[in-house]
Amino acid sequence: MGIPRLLVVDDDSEMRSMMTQFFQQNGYIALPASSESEIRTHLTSGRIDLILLDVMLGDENGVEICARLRAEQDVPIILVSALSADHQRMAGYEVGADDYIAKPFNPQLLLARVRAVMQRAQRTPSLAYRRRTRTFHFDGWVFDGKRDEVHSPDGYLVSLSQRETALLKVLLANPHIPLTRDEIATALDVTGEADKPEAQGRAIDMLVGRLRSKIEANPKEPQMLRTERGVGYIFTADISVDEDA
Amino acid sequence: MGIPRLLVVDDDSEMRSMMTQFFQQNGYIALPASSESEIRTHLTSGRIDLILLDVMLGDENGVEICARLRAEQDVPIILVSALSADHQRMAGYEVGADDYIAKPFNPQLLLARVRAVMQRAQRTPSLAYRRRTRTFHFDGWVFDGKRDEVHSPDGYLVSLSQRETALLKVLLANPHIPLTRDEIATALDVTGEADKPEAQGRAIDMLVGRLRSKIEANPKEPQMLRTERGVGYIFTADISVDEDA
DNA sequence: AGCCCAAAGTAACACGCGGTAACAAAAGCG
DNA sequence: CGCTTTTGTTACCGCGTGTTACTTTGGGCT
Repeated sequence: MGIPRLLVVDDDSEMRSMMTQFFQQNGYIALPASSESEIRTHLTSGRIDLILLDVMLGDENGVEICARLRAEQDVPIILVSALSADHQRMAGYEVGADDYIAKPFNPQLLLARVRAVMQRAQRTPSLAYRRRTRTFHFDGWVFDGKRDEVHSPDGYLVSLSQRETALLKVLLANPHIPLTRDEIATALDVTGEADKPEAQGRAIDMLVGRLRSKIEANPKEPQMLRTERGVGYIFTADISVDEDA
Repeated sequence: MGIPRLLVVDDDSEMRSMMTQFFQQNGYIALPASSESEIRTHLTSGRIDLILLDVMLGDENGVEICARLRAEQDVPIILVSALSADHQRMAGYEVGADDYIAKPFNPQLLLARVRAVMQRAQRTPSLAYRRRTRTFHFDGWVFDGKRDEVHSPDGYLVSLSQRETALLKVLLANPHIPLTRDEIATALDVTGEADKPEAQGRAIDMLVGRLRSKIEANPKEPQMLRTERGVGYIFTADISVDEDA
């Protein structure tokens, strides 16, 4: 596939050049754009592997642009927003963005996200936002994805709550990537697996703890669902995925 | 089939004429309408191939109109809404719309959607089509649709009440789609299977519980008629339909 | 080393949703 | 008209989930 080609869309020219430079230093080809028409020009004139799309684009709206693009094309899109806790975040996912990141962001985290989204897009070329049910295998565990339960390595059936299932899906979708609490909360709200409007406080910690108590052999010393102090949580395991139709 | 005939329903007269003109320029016959009664007049007085239905219709609600129409007719419906990320999006699908598009929309995209929906309607029977068919098979059960009874997988005859029958029909017409209580209530009131004016309180929960006790092997752990916490109910089963003339 | 403090674990509680039993009202039916 | 059947309402309870508060952990100080 060659060198990945990114399209960086932002109306602030300083931000735009900063980001393109950053990505080029990290081995990507990064092209700048500032409007929907420019995006379309790039899409028709050359290959684009991923679009980083700012939500606030002056008079244009990134979320709506994302929706339009997605209705026509299958190109992966990551929405970028300065508004951290706004409701457009949800709209972004509904509208088909593959991921969502808030400004200001940790550069390394952004890189990880870009890598993750592109890998995912390669594995499953279908529309990213369609709810896919797949079967995951990790460290001897088997997770159906359609049911709120996991099969343990020693053959027992462990039932999960809806929210625990949702969390597990988020983790399996982002293996080896540190996820902040905000990101987890956002993903949970958005995937439709859960319905709480705004996750606050220590809800995520509790959720993690409860999931650990179910799927970690020794919850006190978690092997898969580890915590990254000061950052969030990271899921480390050998994961394989069955696509079931 | 001749020239496709569309019905454009919107309460904003400017929007209405803009859309009808647009479609007529693109080779369609487009008729304007602004209320449920006007829709019905058109449906009875002449062929309509597709309805473009605005969600916000002043005091009327496009989603509910869609539900009512769908309970009676098989005409393809595309819901149009100005609210981009609202929850009615889901409600629209649940209620049986063939597609959903947000205002403001790309005209070319709208045309593409219209074409796609009409092709699909020609190829595959829509949800509403199922509603009119006679005999359903699901997970070994057989439901005649004309009678208030179901044949269990092991050959017993289980009799249902009118309301339970109505609920089962609604569920079978919307498999694998979460239905809110409101939507179920609306559908029950509307389909003529029942005639209660306003469903309130926990009537739907009771109804679901009673149906479960009759058709679920283990009502405590329902396999088919599952609940989606905070949302409503969802029917999951492999359903096939016999159509007896 | 020991100390300090912020971050994470977690027990206990609170709260809301959904299941359901029991009752009440309404509709059939003789 | 009473009796049965269906349908809706109320009340109670359990469970899932978020919050609070306390405890534990760990990393950076002197």
